[in-house]
Amino acid sequence: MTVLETKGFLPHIAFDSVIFGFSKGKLKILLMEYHDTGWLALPGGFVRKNEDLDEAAKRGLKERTGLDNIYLEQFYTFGNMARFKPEVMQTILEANGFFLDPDHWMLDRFISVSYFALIDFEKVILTPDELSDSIAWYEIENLPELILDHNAIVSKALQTLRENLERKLIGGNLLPERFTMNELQQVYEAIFGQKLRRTTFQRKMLGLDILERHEKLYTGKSHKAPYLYSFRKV
Amino acid sequence: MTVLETKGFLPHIAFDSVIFGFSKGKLKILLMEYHDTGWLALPGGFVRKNEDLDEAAKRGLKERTGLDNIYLEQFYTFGNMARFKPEVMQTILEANGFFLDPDHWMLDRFISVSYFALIDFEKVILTPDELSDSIAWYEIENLPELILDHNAIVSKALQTLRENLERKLIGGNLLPERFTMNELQQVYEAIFGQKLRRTTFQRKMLGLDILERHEKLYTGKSHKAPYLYSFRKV
DNA sequence: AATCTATTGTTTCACTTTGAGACAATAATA
DNA sequence: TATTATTGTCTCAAAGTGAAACAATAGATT
Repeated sequence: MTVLETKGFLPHIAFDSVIFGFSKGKLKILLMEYHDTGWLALPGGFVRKNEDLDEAAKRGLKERTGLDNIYLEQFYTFGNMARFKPEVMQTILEANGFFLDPDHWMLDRFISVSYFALIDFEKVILTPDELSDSIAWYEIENLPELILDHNAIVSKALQTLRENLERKLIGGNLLPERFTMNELQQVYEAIFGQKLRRTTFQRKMLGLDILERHEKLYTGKSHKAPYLYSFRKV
Repeated sequence: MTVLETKGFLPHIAFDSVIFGFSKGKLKILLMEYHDTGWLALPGGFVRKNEDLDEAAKRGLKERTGLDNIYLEQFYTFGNMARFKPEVMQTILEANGFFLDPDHWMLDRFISVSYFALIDFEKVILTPDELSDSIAWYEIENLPELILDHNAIVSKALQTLRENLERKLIGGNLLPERFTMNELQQVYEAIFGQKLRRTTFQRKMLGLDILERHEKLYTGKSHKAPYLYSFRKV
């Protein structure tokens, strides 16, 4: 068991990732389900002693999704005492057959440096970690209860995403390289949780001068075919 | 020496605060100067083992400025390996007559959870810590070189402040309870680093419906007296 | 008391952006 | 050829913004 064998991690410091994906018109995030307990949690991990904090988060993302070169943004560090519940980690570990000293570093207090990632849903190859039965997508608008303060972490991630979406124009990271205007609009609608006006959205997006127009997409449907767009490379 | 006597801190975790004040038309921050070395750094500290992360930052702020109930916002956590330079802390400590084991927790790697604060310049009572000669105001537009990555921390703080200023309407925290429209405009100009149009600024601010108008301020100058305003309490 | 100066609060007007809808284009079907 | 569903563009009114003009006024000057 890698996590328990290795002593090369910084104590007290963890990271958690809110990994957003978009599929079938819905915004979703990845959650891990731990063995037996049925508990759900954000994917996360620890920081190696000689590793940049950001590198640790990238490594964790790579391990769970197989993806490199992802849009990843650190948004908050959670450090309340209320999140210190050693019995939670202890239960998770015991369900996997690990019985630790009460003063083992993994049972001590942690602060969580939290990141959110925006990924292309289709490109992910999901891989659970050693303590989990599964890793799977959950709709953001219908999330189950998560361990510790992970629900609060998701809320803050979504809030930050909403605040940054139009300023940083990062919505395209949830779509494939090429997409229709309607798909892009659906991403925005899923993130903001409300319908947007089609013509206004199109005018605004085209006016930003960040999209490149490509060939039309013929889907076989009996109506005008939409153009495909991509975000202009800087 | 409190810091060295106490073992009750979390290792590897520090906080740093970019404390903004406004005076004579300039945006300023507080910097500590360490004994002998002449090195300058952001005020900061460590987190007690049974203390909320945010509480630690508030405590640090209180210790240096005497102020409670301050606008304080966590904006980023710095955790690169590049910021791990034990010889810096060692030099600072030795200049104060402390000679530590190389494996002392204060000489180990730290990540810095960083906050910025907005305070009323006039209300501050400055108090250096045990390792510092002085704590003093420095103009943001003419900052000296700071230790480690503290210049980068200030940059990110200022960037976050600029991004949040109009959305969160927090500029008033840099002024006394009551202020003139011109003073508020000067705060905005200092933060954005550019002149704003007087009439547009006034119209926008009044249109936001967040200001309460009070009596006029007669300064003795020979021109129309401006109204005093305060931010409407929620 | 009348005039002057500096600054403030408000209004005006052109210009731009936005909300809401109309209209024209078109890919496949009937 | 007409129909349907959807897309891309245009129109027009409403709202917001930049730039400047105008009016008010506290104290100084005459």
